[in-house]
Amino acid sequence: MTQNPPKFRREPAKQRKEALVLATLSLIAEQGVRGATVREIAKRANVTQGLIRYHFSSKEELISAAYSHHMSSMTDLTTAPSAKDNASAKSRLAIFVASGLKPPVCDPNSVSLWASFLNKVREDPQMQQIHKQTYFDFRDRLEALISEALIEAGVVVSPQQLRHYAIACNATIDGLWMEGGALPEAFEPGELPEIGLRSVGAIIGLDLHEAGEQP
Amino acid sequence: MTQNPPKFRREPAKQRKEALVLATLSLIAEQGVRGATVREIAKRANVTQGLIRYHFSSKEELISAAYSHHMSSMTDLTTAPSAKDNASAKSRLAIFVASGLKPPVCDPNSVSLWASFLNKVREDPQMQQIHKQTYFDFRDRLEALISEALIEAGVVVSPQQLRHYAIACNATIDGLWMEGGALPEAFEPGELPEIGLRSVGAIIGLDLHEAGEQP
DNA sequence: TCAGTAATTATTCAAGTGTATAGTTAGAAA
DNA sequence: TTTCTAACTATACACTTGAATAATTACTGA
Repeated sequence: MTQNPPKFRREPAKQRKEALVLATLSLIAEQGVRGATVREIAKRANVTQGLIRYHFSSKEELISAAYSHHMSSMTDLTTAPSAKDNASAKSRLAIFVASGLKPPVCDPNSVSLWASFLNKVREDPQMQQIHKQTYFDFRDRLEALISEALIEAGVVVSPQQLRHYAIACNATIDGLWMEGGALPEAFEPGELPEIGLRSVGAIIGLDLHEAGEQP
Repeated sequence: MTQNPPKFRREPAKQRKEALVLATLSLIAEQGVRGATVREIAKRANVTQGLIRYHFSSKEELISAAYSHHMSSMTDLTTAPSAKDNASAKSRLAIFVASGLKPPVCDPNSVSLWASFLNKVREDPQMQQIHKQTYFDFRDRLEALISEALIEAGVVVSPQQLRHYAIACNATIDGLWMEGGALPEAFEPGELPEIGLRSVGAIIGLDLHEAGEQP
């Protein structure tokens, strides 16, 4: 008696959901939101279309999950390299800034993904929530690094001032990141991290340029 | 013999095209790209759907025209207030920066419109062309103002340095603009122009703060 | 080994989309 | 007035989309 091979494989919900999220992300990155249809996502995940509705109550929910995943991943990729405890605060800040302005964080695919999602933020409250949360999460980490670097340098600033620094530096990084991703050929390699270090340094009054050139 | 009233009015192509573009923009601003269907646009412009295809060879072409219109409009709104010839270069730069960071330029609708379009930039070469053109147009104007302000202050910088300044200041303005539009409740009124002036000033080494408080 | 159930497939539906095309009409020109 | 054409309407087509539903199947655990 030959038992015919299984027609599909059952996966735990958590794993399958993540697989679907990853398929969604790669699809959006390649073809934009427009290309990320339920059918196409299912095909890429080697699954039939009905399964998506089984795991996510609607397509919007899947998109939200993908958005959340992508933003966390970018924040992590920017934060991780600066988490070496032995380095000075200034050097950690410099690494943070530079990491956000070179691949894989600063990259056409990433920016394109982000732009695709930004669209839906206005329509969908859940997306708005994720947007707000990831924005403040990123900015708070940056503010903490700035604060440590200033203390280390013996500079005293008011909380208000610190907040303004964080907003400004965040904007500068975001702006450079976005432009680097949306118009890659307009900048030479290494140019954006360099500009980022100089600008953030100028804004908060510290020279980050020396500290930022890490392998 | 009563002659029944005309069923529609003929407009010159140019006017009708602009009306369609404006209908498209208001629709996208309200409901996002997804809501801007051919039928809905036609309805808003008090026209039947077929007319769109008559004036624009495809929907994409209409979208491109709307994108171009919106970006030019934003650049103009940022540039115009700084064009008073009698003011000093520094003051004109300050006004430029501040104008871009308050309404109507810095505004949820504007940002949302921009984000909607950014999506299509990657897919459509024509959109990419418009993106590139409007980006450089804005940045070049900013670079010119920076250059004049530095010369006025007796500061000499290399072309390379000037280019870096323009990229950095542009990124800072864009970043603040975007965040102010995407998360309006996160900033107090007047906070963004103030942060913008301080940051741009810090980056290029001039004190713009004094010069930027215009009515 | 044999339910039981959660994961998965298979199929259908109703609504909406951009596009095409043929016919109609306003309004200038002769 | 009549003619002519660019602007406009009306209608239908071909296709895609997200969602719903019912039927199957892989795996767990008793």
